Amino acid sequence: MSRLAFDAHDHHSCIADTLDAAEARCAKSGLQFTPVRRRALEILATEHRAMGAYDLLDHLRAEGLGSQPPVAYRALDFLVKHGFAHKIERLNAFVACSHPDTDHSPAFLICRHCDAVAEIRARDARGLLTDSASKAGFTVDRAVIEAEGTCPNCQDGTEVQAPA
Amino acid sequence: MSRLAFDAHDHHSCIADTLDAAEARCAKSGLQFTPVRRRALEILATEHRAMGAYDLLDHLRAEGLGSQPPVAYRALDFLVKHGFAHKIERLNAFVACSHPDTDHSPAFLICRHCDAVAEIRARDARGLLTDSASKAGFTVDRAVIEAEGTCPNCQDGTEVQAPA
DNA sequence: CTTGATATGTTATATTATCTCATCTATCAA
DNA sequence: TTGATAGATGAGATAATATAACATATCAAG
Repeated sequence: MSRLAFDAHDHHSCIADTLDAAEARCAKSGLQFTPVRRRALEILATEHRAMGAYDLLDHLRAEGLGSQPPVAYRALDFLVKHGFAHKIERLNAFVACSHPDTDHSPAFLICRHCDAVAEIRARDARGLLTDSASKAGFTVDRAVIEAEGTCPNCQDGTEVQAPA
Repeated sequence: MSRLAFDAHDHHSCIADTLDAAEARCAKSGLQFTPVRRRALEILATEHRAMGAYDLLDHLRAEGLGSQPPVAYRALDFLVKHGFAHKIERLNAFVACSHPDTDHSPAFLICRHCDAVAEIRARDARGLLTDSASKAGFTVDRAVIEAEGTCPNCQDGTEVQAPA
């Protein structure tokens, strides 16, 4: 398994939780959790990193789940729209949501060395942003908060390089 | 003049200030403020909105300052690298910096209705982000902070639509 | 003058994202 | 059961954004 989020964790149950939560919420909200959508989320959760739409498409294509870009983009649109995945604007890439069960204002830590992406909660930072925006008369619908830097695993001299 | 930042202001001196500041800092730091770079910044400052690289290229091309994408991207790389302009990741677009004289951690307010983009200072929000990142052992080099929403001029019923 | 560093010109191509139109499927009302 | 509707998928084409690669030019330092 390559490029986990920063901390070691039980990745099997992490994937299962993500899918279960999505399944449950789709059932509850009358959303169609179709095979492509389900598999797209499963791939994102399994890879546990930011994937480009075409990366995802490669996986889907290999499994006969669609071969053209719109297939991937539609699945991603669905996942992002309903909060099962997020888009990392800085990377033009997508990650499975780490907190699928809750309403949340996500922020991301992007490691420049190993490409790992971790999702953190940004409630306070978003609050400040919303406050200073509202002083300017601006209403915030969505906040993109992404930090680029160095993750704990790459702090040491022996920095992990992204695979070729 | 279309799509200013939210507040009315003396746009002439705003452009002049931007160019003067850039010129001064280039002189001081031994950077080459070449015609393409200067004109690129002037265009960004004049338009006073987020422009795509190809938008900028159209302007440059019309003036005989280069006709191929790398010309625009190189100029933008230079401007962004030295803080004279910023990239809005959410839009894959670029704006002239509004605070060229100071070191700053910028955040952006992006209006969904009229496409105006305002730059605000994000020192506090960035601070919070850096704090919570460092608790995770993550070192922040750069923070992308962009809010999407509705600007004061578009709050009223008669919302300004982006030009066709 | 020549060397090295930086900048520009140009062609081609890579990467990311959307449009369009046809078809299919699920749901629901009549 | 049928038909209507909305949502989802398939497939081809193309748009929009960004970079690679290589040649040439410019300029300051030695």
